[in-house]
Amino acid sequence: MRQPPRPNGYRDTWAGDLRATDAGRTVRVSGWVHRRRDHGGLIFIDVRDRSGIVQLVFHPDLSGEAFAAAERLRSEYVISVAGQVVERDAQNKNPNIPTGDVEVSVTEMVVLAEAETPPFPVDEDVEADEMLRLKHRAVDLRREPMQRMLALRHDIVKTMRDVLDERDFLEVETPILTRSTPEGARDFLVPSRLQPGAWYALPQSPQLFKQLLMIGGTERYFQIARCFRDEDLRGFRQPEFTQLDLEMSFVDEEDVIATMEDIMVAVFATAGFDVPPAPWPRMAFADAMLRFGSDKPDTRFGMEISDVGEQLRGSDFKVFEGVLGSGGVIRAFNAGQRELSRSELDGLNEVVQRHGAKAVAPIVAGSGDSPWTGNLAKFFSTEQMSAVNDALGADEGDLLLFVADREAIAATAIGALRLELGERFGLIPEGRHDLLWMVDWPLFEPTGDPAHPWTAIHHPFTAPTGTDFSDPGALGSRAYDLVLDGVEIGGGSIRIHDPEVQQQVFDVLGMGEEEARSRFGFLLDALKTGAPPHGGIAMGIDRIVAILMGRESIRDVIAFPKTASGGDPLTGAPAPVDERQLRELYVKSKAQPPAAPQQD
RNA sequence: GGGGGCGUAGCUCAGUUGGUUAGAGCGCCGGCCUGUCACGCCGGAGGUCGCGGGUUCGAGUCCCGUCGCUCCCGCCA
Repeated sequence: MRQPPRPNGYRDTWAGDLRATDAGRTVRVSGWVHRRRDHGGLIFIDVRDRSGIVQLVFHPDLSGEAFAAAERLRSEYVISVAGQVVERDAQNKNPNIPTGDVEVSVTEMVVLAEAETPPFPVDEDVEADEMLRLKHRAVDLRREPMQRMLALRHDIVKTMRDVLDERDFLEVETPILTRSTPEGARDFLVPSRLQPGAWYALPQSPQLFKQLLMIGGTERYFQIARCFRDEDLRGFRQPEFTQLDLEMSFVDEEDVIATMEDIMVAVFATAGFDVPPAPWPRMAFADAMLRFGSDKPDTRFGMEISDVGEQLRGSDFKVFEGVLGSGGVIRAFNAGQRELSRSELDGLNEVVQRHGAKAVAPIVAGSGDSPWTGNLAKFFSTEQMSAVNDALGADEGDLLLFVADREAIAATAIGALRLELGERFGLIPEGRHDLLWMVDWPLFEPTGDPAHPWTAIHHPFTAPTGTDFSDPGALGSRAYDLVLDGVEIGGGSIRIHDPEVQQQVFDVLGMGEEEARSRFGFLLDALKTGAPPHGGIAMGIDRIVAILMGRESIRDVIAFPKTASGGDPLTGAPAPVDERQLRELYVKSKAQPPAAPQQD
């Protein structure tokens, strides 16, 4: 918005761009009535367009007509005014706004639209209920933070496009109406009218299409891709979301990671977001699960977790012995000099219980002959306690927190506890941002279901690090995730380009040749036509913008988001449809659920 | 699917142990006001306390159900 608008009957100047150097100009501006200050014999109106706000002043002796009309103005009326830019007297300047040195002395005004009293004030710092804001999104979007969000989102996407364009990536669109592949998340389905009983699915990602583009010789593809997943929502999860999706041929992990680092460095620079210089550190999955209890570790603060099972093996404490005896683990971290009340300690139990663990064992480090204080000390030898203190770097008075359970549970439960306390103790330094690549993922993880004992950790098209499929659990994957401040903002992998390897993966997943053919035959066929080695990555644009703006929900950075129950308060979607529509689609209508009492 | 929090005026909220006619600020409406910029002053209107049921002499307050919003677990290859 640096160029002035093309002059027309509505305006020739952006309201927010007027400065003292414009004094004397006759201008025409249009916008919304932001605020009115009616002094009886003199009326001030702040008019707002996307560029900002400028003060209009209506003198009765300058134009009685405009003055009379200005008396009737109300908040959010849409007006167009003509007048002279006047530099204000020194004592009347407003240093709080960029246009505060001037005002427009109005000689002519047209009311383009009247407005009902807005449901909430169009102020920067409004704290209106989110439901209300979503219902009246057109009003909400007028607020300056929302305008800033839309602009930042635009700038970020433009930066991504610019960097990729310089590197000969082609932006290609892939289908929104596609085939259901019931791996992974639940699909949104769309009934076919032309083929009764058949259904399209909305894509969870353009994964298979971008691989086909590589086999098709596109070499370098990207897309700002809308993706759909019919799963429960969260602050950082919406049923439809936007990814920067890209794929490259004849590359390995280092090529994809380096490309993405170049893109993201440019993105962070665009947003003025201060991050450590690339290349960013790598962390192995196993390392992250042990030290941080998470596959998206927040490394901005310490309190790292240690395994203390070996130090404590053979104690008289039945709880720990039972866990160790059944192959479980004991994990602990040093929370430092903290005194927690009984009820605060109970609160910690709630945190780990959410993740399936039974309890936290809190211990306060002592000194000398009494390495631990409290009633658990009697179960352990001095050597055991000292060894744990050494492992945790414990000084006298430090609070040590232990969780013992099956490894998967203990790791994530104590990881959640670490995060909770890190936040509660204010350990995350203001302004610090950490980026890291999660690497060395396993290819499969056990499901516990004998019918389908393995599931792909990333997705079934991720290339394995080895060729021996006899022990699927031992295979690594050529996958990588980018983690920013403890949030997964993107992930990708080198893909399988050998049809036989692809079939081996399907076999491990319990998908026989016949089933694989019927579901992914088009991919297997294409792989047999000469597939280049290829790989790629997808970045969550909503999450990136949210973190860059310091928001805790991606709803804040999506123009028209959905609520936690998947509804859109603006349009009322999802909504019932006519019987006739259902008949056309050969969808059998069901009785509507009983009408719920409406809230309003 | 499970668990926690919230729901009072247009908005943001207060409302004591269950007790008379449910309050405040902002906004809105009317009046006054020629240098304000969160203008000021005076006056006024505005409530199905989300909805339904129960306990009670009496419910915004307690209980049950329900709807909505929200956070977490499950889920999200």
